Amino acid sequence: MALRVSELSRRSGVPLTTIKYYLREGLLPPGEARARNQADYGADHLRRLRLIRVLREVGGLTLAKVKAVLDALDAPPADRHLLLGLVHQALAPPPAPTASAEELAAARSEVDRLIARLGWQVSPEAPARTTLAAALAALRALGLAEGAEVFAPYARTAEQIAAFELGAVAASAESADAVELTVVGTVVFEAALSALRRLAQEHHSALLFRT
Amino acid sequence: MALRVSELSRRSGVPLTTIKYYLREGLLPPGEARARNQADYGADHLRRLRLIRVLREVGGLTLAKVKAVLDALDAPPADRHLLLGLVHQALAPPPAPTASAEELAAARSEVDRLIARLGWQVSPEAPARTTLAAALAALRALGLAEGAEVFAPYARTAEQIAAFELGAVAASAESADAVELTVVGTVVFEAALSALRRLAQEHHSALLFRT
DNA sequence: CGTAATAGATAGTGCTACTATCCATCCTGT
DNA sequence: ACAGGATGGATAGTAGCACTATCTATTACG
Repeated sequence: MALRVSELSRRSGVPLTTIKYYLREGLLPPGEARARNQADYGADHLRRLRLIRVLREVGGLTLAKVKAVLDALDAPPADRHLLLGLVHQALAPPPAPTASAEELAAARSEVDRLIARLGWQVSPEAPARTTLAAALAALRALGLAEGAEVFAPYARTAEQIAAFELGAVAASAESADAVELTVVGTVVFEAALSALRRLAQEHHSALLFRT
Repeated sequence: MALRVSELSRRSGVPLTTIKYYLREGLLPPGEARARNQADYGADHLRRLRLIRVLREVGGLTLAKVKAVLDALDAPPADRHLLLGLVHQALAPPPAPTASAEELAAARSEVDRLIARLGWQVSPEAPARTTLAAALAALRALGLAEGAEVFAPYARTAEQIAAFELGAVAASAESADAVELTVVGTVVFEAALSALRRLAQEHHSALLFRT
């Protein structure tokens, strides 16, 4: 399966100039050079392009994050636990210094205590700790929450989902698919879960508030 | 509590020029004019500013979406079910025509069937339907899923969360707080849930894959 | 052998969310 | 009373992102 760039563009639906841009940015590996102005691309290029598009448009990632994720994919640490850590690192939102440093630090230590209370084994550097602390600080600033215990119900359901998901990943073969499933799953199922949450909210809202 | 704009800036941590910008964009209502170049701002302005910042930096919303959400807040439909619909509408991601139209349509009707099977009462125009369909189409394009049944476990946990959340909203007083809780809750707890999911994933990953 | 495609390079575009300046007021402290 | 500084209003500029357009020197292909 040797594709020219125009074929690649047609099949993926990605404009040719955009493919060139992705090549420049190192998101897409170069094709096999046949001559100074001719190169062959393969099925892996097509797949990679689709992956980029999914991460961008379904996952809403910036190209920088897509690149970080792909880099983690290309240098698989052979240990799935490390891979997941890398992916989470790559997906971490850039820190936004909204709340004052003290409020954030207080929220952070409360989040840390919550995680300890849940008995979760999580690296102290996990970026999600900071994300959660920012959420807590925001709720506090608006007077909509006191402490980290507001998150307890969410933590329980998150644990259910994660247990299910990690089971699925463990069940999948030790193939490249498992690696991709880790990446795509983290991103796409997050979007799916958010959508499902909204749908379920609307359902329960109808039950409660609709005459 | 009458604040000058410089005080507002100092207390909220938002630069003065940015406050002016928000005023121009209609995100922040103008203060009470005292003279041609003097106006008083109140506690509500401070709160509104904090709200904008939280939606932007914790929720990751664009200013356009923040405005849409605030507009929904300012014109409360008196019916909480309608309000939630408005907020969901405002938060809907702009449609990205990634997948081919047929694939998307197929995914969409499968999603619709899933929702019907779950017995959820959801408006046919709910934007989350489209979001979920896009996620399914993406998984299909990458060969990582067959049908909408992959979402079933997520749907169950989403329903748990939503039931809890709507219960909390119903329990809160019929005050302005309840309205804000609807808005902020939708956005901030989504971020929190994502963070908790990642933390739980890391925990279970450690249990499964860590020697 | 002429037309079309390609690789590689440079520059430009549209959008978002600010940020910087300017100016004509107007308040405040002395 | 008046200098100095803040304020409202307006205009223009900036930085980052994700492309998009154009140009040139090849090279493939019918």
